[in-house]
Amino acid sequence: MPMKVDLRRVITHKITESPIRRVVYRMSRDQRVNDNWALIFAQEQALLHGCPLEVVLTLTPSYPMANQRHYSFMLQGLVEVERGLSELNIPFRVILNEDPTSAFEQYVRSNGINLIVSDFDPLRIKRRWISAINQMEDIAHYEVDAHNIVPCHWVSQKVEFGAYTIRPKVRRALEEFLTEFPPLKKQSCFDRLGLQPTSWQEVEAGILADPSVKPIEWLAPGEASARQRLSQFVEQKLKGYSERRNNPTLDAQSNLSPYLHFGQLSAQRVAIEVARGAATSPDSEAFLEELIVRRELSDNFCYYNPRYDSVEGFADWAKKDIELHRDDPREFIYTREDLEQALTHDPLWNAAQTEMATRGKMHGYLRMYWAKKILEWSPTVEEALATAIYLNDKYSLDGRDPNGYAGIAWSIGGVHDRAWFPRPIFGKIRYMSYNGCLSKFDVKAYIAMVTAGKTR
DNA sequence: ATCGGCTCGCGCAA
DNA sequence: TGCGCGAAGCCGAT
Repeated sequence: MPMKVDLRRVITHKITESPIRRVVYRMSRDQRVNDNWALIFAQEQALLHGCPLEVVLTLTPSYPMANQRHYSFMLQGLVEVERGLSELNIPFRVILNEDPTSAFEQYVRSNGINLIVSDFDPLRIKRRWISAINQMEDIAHYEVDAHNIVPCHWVSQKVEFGAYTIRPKVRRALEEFLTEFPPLKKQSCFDRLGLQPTSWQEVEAGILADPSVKPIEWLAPGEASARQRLSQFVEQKLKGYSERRNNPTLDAQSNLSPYLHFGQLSAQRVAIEVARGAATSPDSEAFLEELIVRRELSDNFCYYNPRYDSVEGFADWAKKDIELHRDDPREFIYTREDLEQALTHDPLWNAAQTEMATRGKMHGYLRMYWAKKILEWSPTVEEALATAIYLNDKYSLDGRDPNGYAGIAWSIGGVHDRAWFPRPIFGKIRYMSYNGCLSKFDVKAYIAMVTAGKTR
């Protein structure tokens, strides 16, 4: 029987000589039942060894910076995951523990599990989970990139310098990796495990999420809503996307990034639908460039550069310039609190910050302007970087994501960008100005939309 | 409205 | 070794 999952998508960390008794997919980055290569691979292994499969997800009650906005979106998605898995007779368990590594190990040990499938995530915290599992004795461990279309570890083995260096590698590989997903099978040997429904009330009660950042109302969580948004985007918004996407007064963006971040939607599914919905056009090209090349580049940046969220991770030429301009006078200096409260002299920046704080999302074009101004108005580049990451991780639904770290490093640290005409504070890091925004879109209209709570 | 200069370094052709 | 060119720019000249 041919394997369903391309083995180039799989990192084999450990194998065991012992017969496989029980298989677990530790779901983390890819919180969905459909279109999930890690789940497909785990089921394939279970069938191969004739043993049962279950899905386990660990939650940390006081995960750093996580608040009600994030937990609400995630937990509603997970309720749907459990329902979908139960239709396939696949048990789903949530382990709520302050120390997810030990709690997961204990669960594995006490239940005789000896094959673990992890989903791929380039961020440090997840790399530590992976190493911890690799320390366990007599366990088979596989890691599957279920998030990218072309697997991150396979497409490149080094830090890529820019989009232009990774683009040809990704494009060349797309033909082989952009395939339809095989269906999951209904599990027959689950009765040895039994389906125990999660008490979601208990989970919610056990989580100590910051209640000051409220859940958002305008985007419904979960796989089904994600698929609805996707069809709506392909049918209604793809046409004209390349012209309209950088104008924050238009409702031109896909708004799929929260779903992609929590893994409620697969980028591969998005690409399949976009390719199916329209012939190749500047619109689909522009969208797929963002969806595929830029996302693959962000994962590459974080995976091969563990300093992705500090100044040491910046481009070498930019680091030199930062030292050169460290003592440049700043015309405006704001504290983190000023910025968080959107209390600057710049009404456009305040509006962008307010949009993020209230709606959990900032328009893609303004994210760059927003981050660059934080550099311009902070006493040091280190503080600017920390503040930009703090605010994005706290308020954006798609915070704590490689895209966010790469985007901020692009804005503040020249990562994946080129040098430009030097100027104070920024050195040769690309500058963006209020006047530039004036010439590109109706700034007043955008501010009015945010004030009225009507941005999309 | 459009254009050129600004600037760095990778990747590839030679 | 030389050369082309790059996520979203800026600014001043024409």
